[in-house]
Amino acid sequence: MPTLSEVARHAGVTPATVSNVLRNRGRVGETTRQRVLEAVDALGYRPHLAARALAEGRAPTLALMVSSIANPFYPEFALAVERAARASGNFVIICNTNDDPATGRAYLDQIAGTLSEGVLVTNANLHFADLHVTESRGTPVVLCMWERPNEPPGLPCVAVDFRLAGELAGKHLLELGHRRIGAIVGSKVSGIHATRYEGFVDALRVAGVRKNRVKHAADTIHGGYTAARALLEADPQLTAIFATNDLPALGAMHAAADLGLSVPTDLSVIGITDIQLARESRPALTTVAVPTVEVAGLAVSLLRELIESSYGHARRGKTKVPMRISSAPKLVVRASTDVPRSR
Amino acid sequence: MPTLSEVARHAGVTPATVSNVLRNRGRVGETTRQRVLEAVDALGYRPHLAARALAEGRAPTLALMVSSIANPFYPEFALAVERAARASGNFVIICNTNDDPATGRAYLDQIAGTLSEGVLVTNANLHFADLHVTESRGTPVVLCMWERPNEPPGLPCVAVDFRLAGELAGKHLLELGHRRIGAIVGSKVSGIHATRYEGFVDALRVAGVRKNRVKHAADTIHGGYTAARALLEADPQLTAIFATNDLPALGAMHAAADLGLSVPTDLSVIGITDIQLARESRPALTTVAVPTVEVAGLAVSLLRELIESSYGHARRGKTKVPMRISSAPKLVVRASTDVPRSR
DNA sequence: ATGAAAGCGCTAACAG
DNA sequence: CTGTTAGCGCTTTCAT
Repeated sequence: MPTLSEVARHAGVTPATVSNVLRNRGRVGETTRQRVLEAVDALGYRPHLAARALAEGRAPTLALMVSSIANPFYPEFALAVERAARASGNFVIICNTNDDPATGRAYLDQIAGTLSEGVLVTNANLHFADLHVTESRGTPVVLCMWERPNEPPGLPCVAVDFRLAGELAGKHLLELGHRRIGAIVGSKVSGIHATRYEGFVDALRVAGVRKNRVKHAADTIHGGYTAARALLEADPQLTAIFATNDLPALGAMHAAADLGLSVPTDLSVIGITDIQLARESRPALTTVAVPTVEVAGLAVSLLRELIESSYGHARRGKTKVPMRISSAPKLVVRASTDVPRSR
Repeated sequence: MPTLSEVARHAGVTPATVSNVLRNRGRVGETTRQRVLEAVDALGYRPHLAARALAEGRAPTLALMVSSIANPFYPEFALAVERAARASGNFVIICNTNDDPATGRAYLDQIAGTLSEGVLVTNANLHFADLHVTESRGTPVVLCMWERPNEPPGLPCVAVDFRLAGELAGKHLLELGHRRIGAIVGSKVSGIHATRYEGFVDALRVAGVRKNRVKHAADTIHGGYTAARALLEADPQLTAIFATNDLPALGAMHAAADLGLSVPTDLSVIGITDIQLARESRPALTTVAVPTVEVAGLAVSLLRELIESSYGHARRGKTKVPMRISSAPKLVVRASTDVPRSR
């Protein structure tokens, strides 16, 4: 691969001039400018990103921490992140923590500040302490989907009002006339879906519906399947099921099918997020959509701001921890919910 | 972030010595060794990956080109690639080409050799010419899922016998007694699924089944849905549908449902690949499994070999283009296929 | 066994 | 406008 100095030699100038031309740093004569440009593509020169980053004192990528890219929500988010990152000149490295804090820490230790100039964190089951460490070493961190806008996490974040999401789901079911509703709380491990469930419960309370059955489950189709079966067996009178995420909601639909219940006639099902599969399931899943693309954009731009303001240092001056709030989740009515069948 | 020389100063030695300690390059006294190690964790030193790569004359990551990480097969593959890459000391950058050759080229131009020391290519709709360019510039490229072991692509690759996959699918349907079978060929754009279809047709021919209906479609659930409807409307007597990929097969199941046909009683459906969704659909999809994890491992190790042998140069010496062959695809019978209902 | 020095490819003052 | 110089953080001969 040709280097800057080779190009310089070829054009009969110095490396500095070539660099100036390439970065449009003005102060370059038009004729040399041309000569340099010719040399550049005569040799097929391409800047060495790692070298450039080193010279500029920054790292060449952004890191995206996810628990597992195989969980269908993350690819969609990752795609949005990659687009936003690329628009601002960064490449992104995907770090699968596999829900293991130690793996997450290993990633952070290795790449934060050396390969990545910033870290984006989704629900990857990381210890906050580890995140604070990398932040204190000067690499900005932003949490991508903080669930409680009213309780800042002490780390820069973009917040999504997930309590509202739960509430909207609950209201939708109530408005259809459901009174006997089961709930599946996904994310058994992290407990992070609690807020969504609270919103749902609030909606019921306001409507004067006292009690509902809850079941915790893994945040997977299978987890939802198992939980839904348990729920339905414990109370065959249930007319609707709310799940804190689309995957378990999809599982609930499968469970219904296996129990001979048809959705939405015999059972309504609603989820949260609006992943692609929600649109593609049969029947299509009613859900509360989270603005994924917007969140990714906000996260990347917040991260870039922190990087450019060398947040790590500013932080010591007691700067407030920044938080961006995404637009509100929105109900998307599809085919999995309907009025309860009178029985 | 502390640097090597700071550690050196702290330990009262020179950077060279620290480097030697860290890389176990022998020739270091035990006492200094200890002192260095202490300094390292007193300061919390971590090597600067970009700087190290630069000094070593290599790039710090591997690039994985995919058309879109949102297509459910890729995340699974990406996860496997990441694991293999990490095991051999690399991080991976995901490059979504969005099926646009220009985007792919832009990625290759920017990162090949400067940020990535090797490139892994899935069906990302890249021009081979572009790949040859990056290869000729010294960055090894390997194709991850070459479909025709007997027709080497002129680029290093790991091949999967997809013709056989199609054949196995066809045979399975035939053995169940199906004679009137529709086929959906996904990947309309790249035409890359032709081989799979050929295998299927071969199986029919051998069995003396002359004709079958084919429909081309996008490699998506929706594409399969549309194609299946068209197929079923054109020939309501069809008792089975073969799709060249799981996603369209899943779509075919939806189509069947919407037409009031139950799977597998009224219609059998089979796909190829065995993505996670195939296990999670209702009914679970019968499919021909491709050894994804194995392929990812082979691809990464082949790529590493090429990198270490500086393949780019060797190549000029007319070296044979290497190809690895994965183990054979295997039929996985689930619930979407059965004997045809006599009607 | 350790140190000195050069250099990876690039950028960024500062001179001229 | 262009060149000179230094240096990013690390590795790697080559001396000592």
